[in-house]
Amino acid sequence: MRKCDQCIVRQFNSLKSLSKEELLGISGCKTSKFIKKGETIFEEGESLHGVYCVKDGVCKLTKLSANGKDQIVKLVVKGDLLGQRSLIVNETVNLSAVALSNMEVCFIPKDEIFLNLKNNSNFSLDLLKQMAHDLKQADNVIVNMAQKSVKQRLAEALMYVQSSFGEDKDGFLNVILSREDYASVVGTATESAIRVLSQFKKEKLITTSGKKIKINDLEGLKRIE
Amino acid sequence: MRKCDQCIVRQFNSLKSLSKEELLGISGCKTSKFIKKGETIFEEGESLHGVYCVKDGVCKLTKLSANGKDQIVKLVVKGDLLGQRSLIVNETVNLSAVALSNMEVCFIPKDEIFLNLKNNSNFSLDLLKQMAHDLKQADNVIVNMAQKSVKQRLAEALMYVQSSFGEDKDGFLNVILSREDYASVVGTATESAIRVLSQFKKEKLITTSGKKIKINDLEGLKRIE
DNA sequence: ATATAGATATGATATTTGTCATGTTTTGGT
DNA sequence: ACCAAAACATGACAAATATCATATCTATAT
Repeated sequence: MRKCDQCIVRQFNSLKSLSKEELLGISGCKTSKFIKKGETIFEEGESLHGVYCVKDGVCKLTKLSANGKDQIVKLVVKGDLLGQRSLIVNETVNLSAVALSNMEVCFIPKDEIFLNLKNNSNFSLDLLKQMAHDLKQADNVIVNMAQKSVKQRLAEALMYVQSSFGEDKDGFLNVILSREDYASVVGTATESAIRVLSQFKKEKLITTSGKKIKINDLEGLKRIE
Repeated sequence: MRKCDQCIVRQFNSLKSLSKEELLGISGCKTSKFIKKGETIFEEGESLHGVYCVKDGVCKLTKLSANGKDQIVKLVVKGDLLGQRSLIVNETVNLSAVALSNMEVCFIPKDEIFLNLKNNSNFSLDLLKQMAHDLKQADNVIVNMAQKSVKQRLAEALMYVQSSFGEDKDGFLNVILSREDYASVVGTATESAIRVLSQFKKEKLITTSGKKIKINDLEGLKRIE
């Protein structure tokens, strides 16, 4: 089992504020877990007994709406923490987490987190900052959902995936989402998402190869009205 | 100038975790401010040098979208803190705050907040909890925006106003929003909001008197598809 | 008390988006 | 390599929502 203080991933989340000793405490009680693409890490309504630190891979956070459709609220990158929100307010989890690729995560038990929260004010300030950042993002998503067209939202979703996860050597987006997933990010019907992507293809804004998507004309996507 | 430790409003926000001494510190440096209905407390992009504690009145938090329309992201009640998010991440403010009624607010300077954040872990844990709660709400709003119809969202907006702000002796909602404001909460055109409200009236779900709205059939509103 | 700007209301119509049907392509398991 | 089972694609149509035009109401300042 690798030690947390040697883990690069830690740089990207609030755990970076912990001291060497505190990290040793976490190393001692964390458990590593491999999750296959498509598997569920936790489900809406479950109670969590700790947080997950994403060491590798990508997952989606979704919520089931009353109409029976899943909405993707956020995509989670390598280095992010999962479940911190519900842990802090001591509630069942509000969103489900489903792996979009094979993942490796570390589970850190609740008590260990709260211990550090009490004793290390830098850690809690950092968590606070992370949460504040997430809240800002969420507010911005609300505005986009409410005010922008499906076409605009889908263009932004593509750009978001590009900037968050990058592209491979051939220029295709590193994270592969199904059309249904794109629809679920944008909040539209799968057929509508497919249609818009087809239109983007016709307009040479993107190229596709199977499920893979390449952005050809970033500026064109930005101009979408 | 009233002392903070005698202020009832404090019970409703994170300031409740502060000690008597810490509250005295705040009393010493806070400034009271009266804001008239329609006035702006702060505007998107401004940098804040403290937080506002809402002692009385109601305001809306809005963000201007690229299409030129304002989106109401949140309504703020008596007892809420304003500007805590931007203060913590040290960014310019992401949303504008505009009074929907005459208001009384207390301004607490940044340094005072950070002092308490450093020294009182209960206070920072409490802020963290508040932020976590706001984030959950925001995520839920995203799902509603993406998955529900204008009719459903407007019905929910009415119920939200009722539960957050209550009703007067005649049963009318205590907070009076214009049709344009309702449209801006729901993320639709003003005419659409008006039409849906008219339909609710025809279906006897609500009654209106000028700008005032009374909910007649809460169950009926819940059933809207 | 009255004028008037702003808010509310409603019709007609255009546009966007959803739904259902159906065919084609891709993917993953043997 | 082959065969389901998904996923993708597209047409036809329906429903929801936006836009534009215009009329009526209402709150507020003089």
